[in-house]
Amino acid sequence: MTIGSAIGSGASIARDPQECSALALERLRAILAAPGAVPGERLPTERALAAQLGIGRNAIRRALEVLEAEGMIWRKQGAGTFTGPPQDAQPQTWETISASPAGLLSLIEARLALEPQLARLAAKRAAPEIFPRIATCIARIECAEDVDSADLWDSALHREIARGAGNPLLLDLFDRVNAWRHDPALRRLRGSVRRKSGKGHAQDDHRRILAALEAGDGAAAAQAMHDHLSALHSVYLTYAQEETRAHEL
Amino acid sequence: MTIGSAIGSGASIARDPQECSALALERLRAILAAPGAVPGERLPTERALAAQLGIGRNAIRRALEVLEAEGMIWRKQGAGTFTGPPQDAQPQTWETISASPAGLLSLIEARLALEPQLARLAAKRAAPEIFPRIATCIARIECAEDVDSADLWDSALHREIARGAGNPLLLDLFDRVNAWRHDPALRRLRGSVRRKSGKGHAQDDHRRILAALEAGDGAAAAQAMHDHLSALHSVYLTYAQEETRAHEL
DNA sequence: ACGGATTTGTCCGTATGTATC
DNA sequence: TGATACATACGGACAAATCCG
Repeated sequence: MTIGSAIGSGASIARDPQECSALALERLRAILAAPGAVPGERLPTERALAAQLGIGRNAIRRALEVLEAEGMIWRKQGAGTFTGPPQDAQPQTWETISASPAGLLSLIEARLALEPQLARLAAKRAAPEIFPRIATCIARIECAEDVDSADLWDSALHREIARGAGNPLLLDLFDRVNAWRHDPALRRLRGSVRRKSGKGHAQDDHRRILAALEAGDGAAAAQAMHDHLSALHSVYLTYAQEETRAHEL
Repeated sequence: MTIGSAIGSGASIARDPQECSALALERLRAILAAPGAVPGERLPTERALAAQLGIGRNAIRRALEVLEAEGMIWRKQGAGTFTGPPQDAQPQTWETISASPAGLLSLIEARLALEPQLARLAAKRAAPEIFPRIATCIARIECAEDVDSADLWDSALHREIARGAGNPLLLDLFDRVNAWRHDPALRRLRGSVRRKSGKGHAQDDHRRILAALEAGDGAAAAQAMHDHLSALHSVYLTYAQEETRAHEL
């Protein structure tokens, strides 16, 4: 923009970016994570990969170096590049665990990592017009008769907070977590948890969060959100333990 | 896995359960966020949406109800469903801001929200074999001569921690953030920041994080990661302020 | 100013799949 | 294991409100 920056970042970089071996790394990870990849298999040659991904060979090499350090692959001069060792603990894909109690725990853990931070940011910079919207969500949860509707409004409440954080990237992360949350298999699991352990007082938690947001108290909002999700976490944890015990019989 | 879970998740799911209005909400959000959507425009009728999305009208209606409460749309009996009011503050898309200092700040803020939590979890449950791998990353950053390589190893270090958290969902979130981080436009911006403000002592931070992880001290790991990213944050913040001041001249 | 057509709002019957006995 | 009861989704029918000719 300014003259200084125009000089600084000169016309040199503007070329087709391709500059980053990070892209190569990302693509290679995708290849390794693909279901078709058996451990021990030989990858294409570096030159073939470079051609296939449309990336320079030294970018490929840098990325392979990282993957080797991670233990995802090993290379031998003259022989080739190989996957393995036998994928440590088979990097569980989401579809694998979504239907199990472990999936439930992973999800709530992810929310526990993310949402208190969102609440903290929202308390600091949210526009006041979100407060009545959140209140509406609480009210709708209250008077919802079917579970689907209640879940939808709960989800809307949490998203309103995420939006209030004012960071489009974080909102995108939240939406991703939220999409997992609505995975059909997980919904069923949550249903059976709900059946066995009653509703809990999530609504009190919601009101506490709203109060903290209105007060603009970031720490309190984060804490309230943490407590809210933590309660869910413990419910799911005891459920998961019961399940595994039942399986051990 | 076990017999119990096989019974639980039976062969029944294969049908199209269509149970969730959450799916409808997701799709409708996508429609509303699409670039072609001008504020005030009329959406298709509920029945048309139901047919288009392959979801029951009831589910559509529930989703529309949420969107109406959010202020994204408004409905009038007999008239139809309309977008607007004029999109409050035009929900900035990532492409819009990625090339600006604001994008840099959003990114570091997202990392600041996520990565300390990852470090905390990793300290508690990471397998010890990640420690030498992290040490390798630190060493490679040390002796990297070009920026691309250093960035790659830095990214690998942070990813190793994310992987150590042992939650596939959180790892996915991290990878998403990491992909943003390697956005070409952002890389250019970071380059000019680096040029103006020197390297900083990121390596000391890295070693502090590693020490906390090895000690299994979750709080310390989170704090160290927070400090590490916070330092970056302040660097970018002053840069962003300088930029805007330069623009004001 | 009137009336037909269209759209949201509301309700109910049916079918399906889940969980319990 | 088989049968019953329950919850939920879907689709159609009708009412109310609006738009347009």
